Amino acid sequence: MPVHNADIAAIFDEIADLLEIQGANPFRVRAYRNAARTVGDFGRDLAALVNKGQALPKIPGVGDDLAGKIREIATTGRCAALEQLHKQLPAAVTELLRIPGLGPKRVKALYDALHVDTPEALREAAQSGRIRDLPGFGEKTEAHILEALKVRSGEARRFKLPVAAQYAEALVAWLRKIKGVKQVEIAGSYRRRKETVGDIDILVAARDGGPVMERFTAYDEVREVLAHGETRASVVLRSGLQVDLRVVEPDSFGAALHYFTGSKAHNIAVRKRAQERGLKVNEYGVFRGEARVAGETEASVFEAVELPWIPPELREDRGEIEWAARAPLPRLVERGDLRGDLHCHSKASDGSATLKELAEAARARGLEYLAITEHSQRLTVARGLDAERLLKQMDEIDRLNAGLDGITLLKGIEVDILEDGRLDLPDAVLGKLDLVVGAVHSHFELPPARQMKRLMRAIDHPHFTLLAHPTTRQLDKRPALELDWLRLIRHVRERGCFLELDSQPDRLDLIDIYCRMAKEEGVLVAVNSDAHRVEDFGDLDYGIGQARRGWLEAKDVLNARRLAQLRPLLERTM
DNA sequence: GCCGTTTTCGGCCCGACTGTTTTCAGTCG
Repeated sequence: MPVHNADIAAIFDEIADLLEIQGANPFRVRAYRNAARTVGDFGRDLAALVNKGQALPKIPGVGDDLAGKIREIATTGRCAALEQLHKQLPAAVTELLRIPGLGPKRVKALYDALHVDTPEALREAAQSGRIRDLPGFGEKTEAHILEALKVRSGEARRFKLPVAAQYAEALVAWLRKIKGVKQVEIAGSYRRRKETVGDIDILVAARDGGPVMERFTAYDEVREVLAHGETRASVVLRSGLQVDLRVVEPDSFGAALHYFTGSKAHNIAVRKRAQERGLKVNEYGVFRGEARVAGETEASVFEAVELPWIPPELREDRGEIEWAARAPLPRLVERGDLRGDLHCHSKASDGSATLKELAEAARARGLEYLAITEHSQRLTVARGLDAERLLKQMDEIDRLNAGLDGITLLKGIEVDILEDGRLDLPDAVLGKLDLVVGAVHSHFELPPARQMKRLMRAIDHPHFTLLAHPTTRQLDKRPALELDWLRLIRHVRERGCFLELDSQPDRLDLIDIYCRMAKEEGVLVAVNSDAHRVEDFGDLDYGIGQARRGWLEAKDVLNARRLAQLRPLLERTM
């Protein structure tokens, strides 16, 4: 069984859980959690490096001990330290930590006193009224546990950005109308443009929090009020989306916005940096002793810790603080930087618009060029084009371009990469196109080595231009392909090709960490809509969010170039 | 368990809300 970074991260997280339940040194627990996060985010397959006999790269938060455990897990798939812990505590107790309201202390108390080690045993104990008598527990806690067990199945889901946006933007508009409200912002992972969000964090600036809290908890989509204090409240909407609201004084808005935007790891790093300077950062401001030295704006908070303002998309503690401390941060790509779109579908395959409608919609969105890239013949469900239909479409594009003003259609194809790495149309036809977008739409389960060979061969094709939705992942549906991404990205560079970032909110593929890897390796990324309807060009906003999370600047983005600069790049010379 | 322009030991981020408590521990974000 191959060991993935996610597997190593899961083991470290489980060790952290078990240690926490045991009441171990909290900083030791944190060390495992930090390492789990860093390893899980790490772009290169650590087990593959180890098994090839290569040295582990330096990973922040991973010292000699954890590096040894990574090597052990990579080579054996097991971790003796974890197995040792399992001898002391059953593995299933960590499941209890996922139940809202239960933390390590209560889980330990339940296990020690009642031998509760599974959610089922917990339910049984609660139903028979044995929990209420434990020290520190009571009737309400027992009732909450039963309630939490009831909703637990299935509802701890994450929401994709456009779905979350619908609920959040409506609620924000409603909050803005409350008298005395100065400012409302959505913070949290939504503001960081993470591909999915677990909840929505809303921040309100107002002198008096009372009326805001009342209006918020009375919002007609609220199904349940989880907490309701003076300055803070949590609700669950009918959709199942949890919304946390926080009200602060206008003077503290910047500090609170920073605090609630996160990420948690970023905040910890910033507060640590403040501490090193004799400062304290909290959601009310930056303090030197009792005196507040910053907090009205986010920029003032960063300035107080001697940093420039860091865009929310970078705030993941993936090196942005160290970078910002010594050099200017990248000027991240913006939607307005995009000059064109290199991936869309018309009625000819599985889209719903005509070429002309697509062209006009793209132009209305400020684009100068649009590549038409239908599916190829193998994808029969999408009415993929064979050579004959494609040649006809190319003629149609020529005729259309003659009459179009302000936008140019490019001739392309989203050609299937077949199981063996060949492309699904004859070379002679592919050679006539402006660009060839290659994509995997089948055989996702090939062994990694064969999958790799398949993609390398496709990229080797002399007409290949751009690898579409490279990992093929679909949120909630299909995992990313398991590949040696560094090697693949270098191959793409050697062949003079490019990678796509597909902006569909279900895909957002290329993933942020590989965007950054592509940038570091000098491979340009095309942020494309993969539009099937004219409205889909709006998805480019989501693609830009992901590109920004991947540190991309306009210069790193293929379709941020004007058509005249793009054309020579599409000519394969290798 | 990690880490070092206060280095190899002694630190390690901060506050609100809830429930079970008479002053605070546990959980959460």
